[in-house]
Amino acid sequence: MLTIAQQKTLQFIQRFIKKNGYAPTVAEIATGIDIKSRGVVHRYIQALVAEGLIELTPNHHRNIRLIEEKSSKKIPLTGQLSDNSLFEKISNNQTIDVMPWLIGENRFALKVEDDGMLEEGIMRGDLLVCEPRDKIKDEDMVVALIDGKNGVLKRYQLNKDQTITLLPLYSRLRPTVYEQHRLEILGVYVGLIRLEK
Amino acid sequence: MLTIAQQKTLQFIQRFIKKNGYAPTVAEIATGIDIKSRGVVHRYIQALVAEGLIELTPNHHRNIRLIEEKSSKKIPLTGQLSDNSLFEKISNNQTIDVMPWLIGENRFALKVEDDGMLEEGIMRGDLLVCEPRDKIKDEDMVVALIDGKNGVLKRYQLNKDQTITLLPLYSRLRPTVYEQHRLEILGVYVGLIRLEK
DNA sequence: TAAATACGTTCTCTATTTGTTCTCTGCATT
DNA sequence: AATGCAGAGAACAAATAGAGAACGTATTTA
Repeated sequence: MLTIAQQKTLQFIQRFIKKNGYAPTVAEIATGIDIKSRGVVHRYIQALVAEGLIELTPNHHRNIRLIEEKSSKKIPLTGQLSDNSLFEKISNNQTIDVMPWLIGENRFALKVEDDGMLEEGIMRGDLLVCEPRDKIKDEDMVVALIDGKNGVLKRYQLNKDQTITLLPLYSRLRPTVYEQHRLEILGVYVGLIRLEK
Repeated sequence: MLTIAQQKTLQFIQRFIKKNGYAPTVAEIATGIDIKSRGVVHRYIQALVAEGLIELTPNHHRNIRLIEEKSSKKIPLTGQLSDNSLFEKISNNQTIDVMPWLIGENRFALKVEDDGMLEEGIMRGDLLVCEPRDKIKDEDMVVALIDGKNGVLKRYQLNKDQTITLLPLYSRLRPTVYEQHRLEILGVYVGLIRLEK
């Protein structure tokens, strides 16, 4: 069980490493969490080690390493995706734990609610992790909402006449062409999570 | 574990080689990272050699070579996985580009060569990214080699009598129990890559 | 080909940074 | 009164960063 100061320490370390690519020194942590004594910070670090959240390499500077599995984060679960029924937004602030490599700014997850994409290796119950993006490039895999109703994961392609072709990902299903106004691109596909039942 | 100065040195070397096609001299590195002593640079170079990031050919000028696998976004493709045919090692140093979040120390990829795990959502052609690990925990998803022949992706469980049960990942297939000596755990499952065809 | 220079390498020396350990002081809760 | 947390700050050994000299071998130049 972490104290508040220890949590602040951990968060600072995580942000620092994410930003700089290397770990902070004890002194940097101290100024970062607004404390003057390095000794105090060192105590917090020891607590984090005891909790298994970080590891230290002895006799090195900037020797803190994060234990990834422990500090896994959450992203919001915002909707249910389905090829043949209505897209449904989930509003109850549900979140899911994801592996650290799927974490990213503003990312969210959508739950697949039918087997409509089974041929493409996407099963009912899978969670699609997406990232909202301003400009979609050709060949991007996107989660698109058709007429505000049916959500699908397809490959995006902008045609010369400004219509959009949605291609199936892997299988030999037919591509479909849509007018731009019929589509809402919810986000770019980042990864797939298959939860244990 | 690299210090900041060592990281700067490595980055300079990488950029220099990318730009010029040949390695920098010690003096060029020195001015590049803004220090005056060649001896100091040489220490940093030795550290990079110790980390396996670069190699030196003795008695030559501009004698630094980058070890690619270590410093790029590639991981080696080391084998072909199959449920009903022989496991096959790939030895030709092939590498694959992977998303940054799949990169990790010593990780490697195995190609799935049949549809034996289709029920579990793993298709022929998928690449399984794995990480070798010393101690496997119960419930870990592992790539296991049975009798040195058949490779499978299963969930690991150590029984009280020291046998090992391999559980299917998601579907309702039967679990199988093995004596420890029949199994070789190639690595822990990290992620799945489905390449476009 | 011989001399001059460039280069990698080894060594010593100095200064600063950094992790770590200790002790001491408030302060709140029990 | 006792305990535990938060914090300050001193002290120390080791790690890190850097300068610079010296030397033998490559490479280039005259």
